[in-house]
Amino acid sequence: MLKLSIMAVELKRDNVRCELAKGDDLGHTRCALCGIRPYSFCRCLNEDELKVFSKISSERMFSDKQNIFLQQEKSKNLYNITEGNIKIYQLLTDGRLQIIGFLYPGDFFGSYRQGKYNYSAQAIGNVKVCVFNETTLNKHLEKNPKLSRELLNITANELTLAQDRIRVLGKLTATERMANFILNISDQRARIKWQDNPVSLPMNRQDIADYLGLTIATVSREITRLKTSNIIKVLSASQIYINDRTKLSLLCT
Amino acid sequence: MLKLSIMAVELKRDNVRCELAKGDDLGHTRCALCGIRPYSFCRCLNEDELKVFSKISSERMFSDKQNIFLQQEKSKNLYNITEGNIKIYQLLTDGRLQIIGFLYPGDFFGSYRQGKYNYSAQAIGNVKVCVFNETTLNKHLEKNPKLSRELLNITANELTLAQDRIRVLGKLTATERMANFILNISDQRARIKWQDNPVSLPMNRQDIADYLGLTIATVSREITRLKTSNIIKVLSASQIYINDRTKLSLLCT
DNA sequence: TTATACAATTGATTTAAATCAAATGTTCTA
DNA sequence: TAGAACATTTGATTTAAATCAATTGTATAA
Repeated sequence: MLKLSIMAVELKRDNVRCELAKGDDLGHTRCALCGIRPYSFCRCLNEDELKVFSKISSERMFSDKQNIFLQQEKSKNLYNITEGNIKIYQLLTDGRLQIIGFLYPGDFFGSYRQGKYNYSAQAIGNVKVCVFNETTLNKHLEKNPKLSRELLNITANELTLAQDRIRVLGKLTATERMANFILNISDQRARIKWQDNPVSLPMNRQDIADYLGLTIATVSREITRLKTSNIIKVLSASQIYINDRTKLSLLCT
Repeated sequence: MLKLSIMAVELKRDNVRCELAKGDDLGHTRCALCGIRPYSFCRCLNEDELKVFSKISSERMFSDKQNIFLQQEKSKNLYNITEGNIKIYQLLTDGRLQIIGFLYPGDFFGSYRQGKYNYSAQAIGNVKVCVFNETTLNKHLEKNPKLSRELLNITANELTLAQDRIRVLGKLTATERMANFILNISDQRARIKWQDNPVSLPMNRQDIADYLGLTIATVSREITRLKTSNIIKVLSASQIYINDRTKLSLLCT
């Protein structure tokens, strides 16, 4: 018991170190030239275009629970996360809420074409985003095939993830969903060069429930179950250490 | 009882008329120049490109339950449906199956970039598809911003639909899913200029269940419930007449 | 037409997850 | 440092949908 608690502190400190280091490590999502704009985008631009983009894209900050936009609003911007996490969600008329996705630094959200936003976006903790005006972006897309192609790749990746989520929500049990969720978060963190074990969950239990199509009670019970079977250690409510990745993978079918 | 049965015959005949007419009406998804290639694509091409596309794109036919490709396969083609319906699905290791989507004429599926297919695709009834080779298509995408943009629009639409399905599978009850499903099919048919009431369901109950994350028993019971409350008439297993669209909409939340 | 195979419906029962509610843990403020 | 406010866990019970199983309906072929 004591040993675990000491371990938790060590891991936590290690995690903090990693989280601090991550700022420096965000180069792969930020453009080396401008600092705030995403690299994948800037890579597609020539110098003149880059100048225009320096004008049309700007950085904005949001704090916990602040909405970046709402579903019914006329769409105006495409966003790229440079720091923090956001959740995108849809609200039903009776107040039920479905979280479509949790997004990480480097992820895009919003819209690049006229219409309404397809979901609402809300900050989880402090967030920095890079904003691209829809209209201006569109002018560039028409002329610049590299940029179109880049955005096409981004959208296609999102589609793959969405289709994966359809499988999870349509067929998996609560246990399987939870296992899948923890592994996904770990993989996601590895992808952006963050410490992938233990994983910190920036969202609360209600968010996890709304994401997995479950209730907080079930989410809590499933975490307890994984803990009891020694597959994970719960360092704190928001810090999960994966003890046995193989067993966790087996639970995802 | 007798009256309903006569009505059913009339509606059926009317439906057949409409289904026959649809063949002529497919112009909006087919290119006026080539007949088999999708219009939206060809609209983006100049004459030279169109010639190349005439070489790289070809029409293929599939019959009921034939697989067009499987999930684990190395991706080779992007497909466009010119006739019939297909289902795209993911298979779990233990045999559970989740249908990601039912596709209609005009819809695209498959892949346009190297990798593996993200789902399997199977014909529902007789199907004609227009095939685009991935590699060749990619060469054009790099040069032709209109084409990239068109494919971007197509992919973005698919993403919107997928995110909608996440909401349905995550939060809606069986009744709501069923109501949503029938309305969606009706809207989808309207979109491609087919008769939107009654709607014919090309897929069987098992497919509907695997699409909605339910079982055939539940699907059947929900249909019976909608029938009993006079919201729909069940003309045959695969022919649903929407009696009260307003009530059906209200059930979708 | 009748037999056969298959698809869909319906009934009885079970079960996984929801709901309701209390207890425990954590964080923030005065 | 207490205590208020909130988040999480856990327990007891209910419920929506699954499961299991039988029946009915609908095509297809002999």
